[in-house]
Amino acid sequence: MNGAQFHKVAKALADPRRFEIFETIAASDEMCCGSISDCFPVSQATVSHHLKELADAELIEARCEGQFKYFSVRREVLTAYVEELVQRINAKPRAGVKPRRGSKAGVRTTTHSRR
Amino acid sequence: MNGAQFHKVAKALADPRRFEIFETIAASDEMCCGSISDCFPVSQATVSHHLKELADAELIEARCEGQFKYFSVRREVLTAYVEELVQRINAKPRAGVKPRRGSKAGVRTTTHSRR
DNA sequence: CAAACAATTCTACAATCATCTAAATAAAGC
DNA sequence: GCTTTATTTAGATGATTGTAGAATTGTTTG
Repeated sequence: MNGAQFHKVAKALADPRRFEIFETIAASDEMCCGSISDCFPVSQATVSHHLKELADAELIEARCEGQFKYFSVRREVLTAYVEELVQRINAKPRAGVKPRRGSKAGVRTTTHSRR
Repeated sequence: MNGAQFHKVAKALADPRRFEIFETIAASDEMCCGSISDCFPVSQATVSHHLKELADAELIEARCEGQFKYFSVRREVLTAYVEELVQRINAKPRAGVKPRRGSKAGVRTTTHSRR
């Protein structure tokens, strides 16, 4: 999983409503936009927007069947995200870095400015 | 891990810069605010803000030593988050729900309004 | 074809948030 | 006590984003 996808997933999981939607799809086999929006006090347009974000992060995929679009969870993508997350953080630290014990570390009289 | 904490963690991990900061702390044993802000083109105040978010999510903790504050990763919290995430999503679905095959599912002539 | 239904796109708005500068708080050393 | 350094807080701003309503596209079925 590349860095861009990694951040898309993190972002997609960050909004409470969107995560609820994600959970709801996961609890069922597959669901269409309308039945999802029945579960929440938000408009169908909002649900559609969240579904797009989730699909963009590849956390869900869609199967078209006539006028319906059935969404389902891509569990392997969530698993890949989780594995990368744990690997990036829980990997053994190169211990003993603990800096700033006499290092002037640059003058920095004024604070930064770039964005 | 309760729901509020769960969402705080998800949110804390969602911002790219904040995640980089988190990764940087994880790569070292512990780091103080100043040496972290040396690694990124943002002001120390911004770093302090991100550290507060991470600490609020309990993803990091601080150890005070004189005028310095050393931050370190709470790996067990990240692990708890990951486990809950996987459990909430990857738990076996109660298969066969697939609704909307003739259900009128409420009239909903107008779209929703509550937030 | 026309009407009804499903989903998305467009546009707009309010809220959130990442970021900055400046000021305040706190500790160390002279 | 004063100065220097480390960090946090306060206030402001620009960007992002969650949301709704309207318009649009696409599909099914009288």
